[in-house]
Amino acid sequence: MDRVEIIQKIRDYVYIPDEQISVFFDYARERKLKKNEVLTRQGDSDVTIELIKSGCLMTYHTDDSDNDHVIQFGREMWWTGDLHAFKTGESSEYTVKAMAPTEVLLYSYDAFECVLQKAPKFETYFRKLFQNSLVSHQKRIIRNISCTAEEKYKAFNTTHPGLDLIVPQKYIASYLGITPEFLSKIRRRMAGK
Amino acid sequence: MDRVEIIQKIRDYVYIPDEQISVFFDYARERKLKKNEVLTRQGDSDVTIELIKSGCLMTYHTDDSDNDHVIQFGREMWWTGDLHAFKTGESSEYTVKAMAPTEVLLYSYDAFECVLQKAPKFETYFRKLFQNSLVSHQKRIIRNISCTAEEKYKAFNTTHPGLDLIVPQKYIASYLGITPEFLSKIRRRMAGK
DNA sequence: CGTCTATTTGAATGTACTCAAAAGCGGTGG
DNA sequence: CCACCGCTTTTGAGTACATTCAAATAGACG
Repeated sequence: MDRVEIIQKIRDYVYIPDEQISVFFDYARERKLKKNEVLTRQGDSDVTIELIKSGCLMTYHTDDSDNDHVIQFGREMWWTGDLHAFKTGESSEYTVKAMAPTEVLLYSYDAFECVLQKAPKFETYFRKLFQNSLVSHQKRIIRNISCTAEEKYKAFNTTHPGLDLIVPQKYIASYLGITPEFLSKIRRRMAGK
Repeated sequence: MDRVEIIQKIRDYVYIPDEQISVFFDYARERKLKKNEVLTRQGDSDVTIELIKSGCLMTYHTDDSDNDHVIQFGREMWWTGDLHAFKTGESSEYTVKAMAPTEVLLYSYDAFECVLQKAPKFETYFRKLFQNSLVSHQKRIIRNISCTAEEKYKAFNTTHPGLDLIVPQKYIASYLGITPEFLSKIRRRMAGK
């Protein structure tokens, strides 16, 4: 994803004139991550949000019993980060880790606010972005409460095509809310058809 | 929730000057619902979104096998409606029903767009609103995949205090993704302590 | 008071989990 | 290039959590 492609994707949401687009890039920090490198660790302060230019980031939460729960797999043109901590200034609830070599644009809270202030069209962009994200979160909730593990796994494969090639199965199991052992059994059952 | 209180709640998110606030109310349609009255039926077109002034609205989806899945319980100052259908113009995936006498402010897609255009500060309001909503949806997902039914029920009671007095138990079970029979058993177990 | 719906209860069943052990796989160093 | 190490995946047995189905009880409303 180069600059031109990013601009195009942003303009799919809302038309933003060049000078406001420039502001968006001016306030970004760039960062490259190797596979398995951690971008944000749970407990870190000064939380940022990130736009993924390329690669894949996994966001997960580690609970009191030391179990990991995968919240999101982000790919090109996805945003990641702990929105709650970002807003409140609290420390991050999540760890963000690269599942492949990854490049991101990174915004501190101050940088983000500056972009919105100097380039107000981005309010519309983010409003629509969050609105869409909300819709997909709702769908995920419905699936979680109404589908069997096998159905959830199938749905995952259609919403995240090709991710099984990048991400270890145990993390996909975690994302689906099932044990890695059980996912393995599901796959065997599905293969035998 | 009268007009003054609503304005105050909106201004908790972002300061909006009086003239823009007026636009917000000018484009709203008001509607009162009796208990059990349906505001939107699954399959309806010309979908709206609603701000609840008072009362309680339940949003649910009926699947192909005729099972209901409760997505949301909305109360004072919550927004409801099928955001996806609202945006795309498709027919509603959800039914919205009053669980108690309810008053709402109601926006068609066109009215909503007019508000945003004439009162651009509302872009910020909705951006922050959706942002917060996203955070709570994420938390709900984590609970769904990592908690037992009993833990989910306890969490529900703290996030939705007093709702058990208004809403039949079977709908709460549906919201939690468990059967009404099992919720009944959980409650017995919890009472016996 | 009677009807309709919601809730409770119990028994049988199924789905997914835990624990433990074996097999597979990828990277690293000799 | 191969052998080894660590981590992931598979497999199986036993178990726990939650469901289904059926029937009884309790509550709400006209």
